[in-house]
Amino acid sequence: MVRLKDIAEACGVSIATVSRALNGLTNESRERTAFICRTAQEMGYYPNAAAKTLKTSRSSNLGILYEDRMNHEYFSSLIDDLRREADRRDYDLTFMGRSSRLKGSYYEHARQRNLDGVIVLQADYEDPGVIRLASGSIPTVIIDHLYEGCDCVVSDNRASMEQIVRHAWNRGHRRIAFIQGEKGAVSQERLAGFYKICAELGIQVPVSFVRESHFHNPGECAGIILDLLRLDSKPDCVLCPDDISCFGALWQLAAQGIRVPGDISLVGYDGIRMSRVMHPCLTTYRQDTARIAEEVFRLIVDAVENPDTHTPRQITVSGMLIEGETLK
Amino acid sequence: MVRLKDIAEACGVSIATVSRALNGLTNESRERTAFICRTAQEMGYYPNAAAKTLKTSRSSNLGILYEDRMNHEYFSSLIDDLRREADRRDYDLTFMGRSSRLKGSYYEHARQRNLDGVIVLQADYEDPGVIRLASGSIPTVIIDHLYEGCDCVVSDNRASMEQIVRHAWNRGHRRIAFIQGEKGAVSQERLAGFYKICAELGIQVPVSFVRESHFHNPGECAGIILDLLRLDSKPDCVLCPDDISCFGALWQLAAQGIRVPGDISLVGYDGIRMSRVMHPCLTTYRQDTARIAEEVFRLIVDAVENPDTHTPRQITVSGMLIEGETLK
DNA sequence: GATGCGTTTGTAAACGATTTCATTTTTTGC
DNA sequence: GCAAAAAATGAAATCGTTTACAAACGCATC
Repeated sequence: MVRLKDIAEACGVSIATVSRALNGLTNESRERTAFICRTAQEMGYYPNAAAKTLKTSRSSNLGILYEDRMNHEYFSSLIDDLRREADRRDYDLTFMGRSSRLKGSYYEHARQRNLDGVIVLQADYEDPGVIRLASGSIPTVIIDHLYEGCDCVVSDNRASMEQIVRHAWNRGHRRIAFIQGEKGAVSQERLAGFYKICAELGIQVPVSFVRESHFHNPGECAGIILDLLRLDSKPDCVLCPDDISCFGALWQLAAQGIRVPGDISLVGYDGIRMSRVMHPCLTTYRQDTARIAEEVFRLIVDAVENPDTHTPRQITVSGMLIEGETLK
Repeated sequence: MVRLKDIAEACGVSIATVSRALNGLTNESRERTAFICRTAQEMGYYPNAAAKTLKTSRSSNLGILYEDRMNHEYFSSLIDDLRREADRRDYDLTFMGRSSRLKGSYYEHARQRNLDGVIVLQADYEDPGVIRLASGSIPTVIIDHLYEGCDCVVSDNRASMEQIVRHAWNRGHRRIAFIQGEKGAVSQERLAGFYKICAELGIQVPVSFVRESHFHNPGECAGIILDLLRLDSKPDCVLCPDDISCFGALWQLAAQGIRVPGDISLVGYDGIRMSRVMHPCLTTYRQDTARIAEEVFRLIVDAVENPDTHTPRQITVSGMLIEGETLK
């Protein structure tokens, strides 16, 4: 492996000079600098990241905290987009979480690896380890959850419900049911948005029309749909917590001979790729993962590069309604 | 941040002693060793990975080479399972690929980061950078592609076709068409397996029954299905390259009023979660990503820990047929 | 009590980069 | 052509570990 020292010898200069030349810390126009760079190139030099990190305590490496299985296209899309951003800005991405040994010690893990920052994609937000991370001295950006005093990027759950309900209303729906995912910041926001727009439009929402399921649990959502259809006054449109749940509902309804959207309309959430390929394809709401990733990096890079002037911000990214065939 | 030096001072011993005590390189029963470990724990010591790596040139960090978007559940499942294995064995996982700056320089990237090894999930296998990786001195395991002299883990594409065709045959199908994905080792193996079992069972395969599409391209697959149905003698069963393509076909057929499996049977490949939730749910073949991840780590850990005695191996992992509702 | 052996400990040199500070070289102004 | 200012360079310290080697120690044996 080629070291700085080897290049120094080859060029007949000192190690310090080579280091400066390669890092552009001296007058670029000097022909000697150009010569050193060329020689380094020819010798196939790549700086040793460990040595660099040891000296500078910067690693150009960010952690991704993600505890669950990646059982959802929303997350894999997000990771793809984060990867693209990381690449553009010369950062590497390392997985954290799912770790028995370091469970709860995310902060220490990050310190140990000299991570420049951590992106929290999904985690147990009550976990002391996560809280320590969010309030500690390592640049951290939380996605889809709000922490006081920490950089956060969230999708606009509240406004999305407004778009969805308004669309259903335009199509003549007046009896709209809402199945939320498990309790948490996301569900809470969406529910608030749902109530708000219903109130605005003068849509009455019986208590029995708001139900609780879990995200990405098609079976549970399907069961709830059947429940809803047993009510004396049935809904004519049901908003599902996500596309996967919506698929479960579709499947169940098809099995019962109930037509969508003939007998009842359904709306998903997320706009995963699959939802475009199906028949009927879903009316749903797509999260803008590319924008989310962009904002995450804007924040984290600023926090890493300007630790003194950086102040935590909370950024909201909105998505868009996709018209499909499950809402008449 | 706590360093070895701090612990040494706190315990009144030398740095070397602390290092040895923490690494268990001395008689464990010594009470002093226990004392040092306890003190380190209390002081919240975590070793600095960069320093350790610099000295030992081992990083406990593996690269994942993956160029595409993670637009497929097969890959995200695989990554999940790799993550679980990595965790069990105290390795971290870092993304490589999708990188403009290092495009084609995977080997150098790995060297630069002192990666202990690289797992190639998916890549342009003709890329000189990938070839250099596979034939270079860094432990490398390739998934789903065979390289001479390199550790490889592949799913049993050939035998899977045997299971699928035999199943279709048992259900009375005699006119089976096969749509393959883009050319490459995987498609080649599957095609070979398809021809072999057809020959064994005495199934005639007209040239027009073997078609070429691309993986995960539902639209293209749908078009091909329509083509097939325009033939004078139509197939009664079509094997799709993957579940996503199969969804596309289903959608197209539904739009044309053709019933599945009433008018024609379809078979997918991969057994993604979604394929279980749909109506009709797919008859498909599930890859055993957990086993694949296990074998990958068995190989790579051996290569990392026993660089001298390790000899490259090629391991085949088989999956299982899942009966659904798209094959009568 | 000296000798020898085996174990435990400390000293110091790496690992490969960055960076401070002093020194040398070059440039500039007169 | 000379002094002063500016720029480029080199020597050496440093980051936090590991580890070869030497020194010190304990203990039994003679």
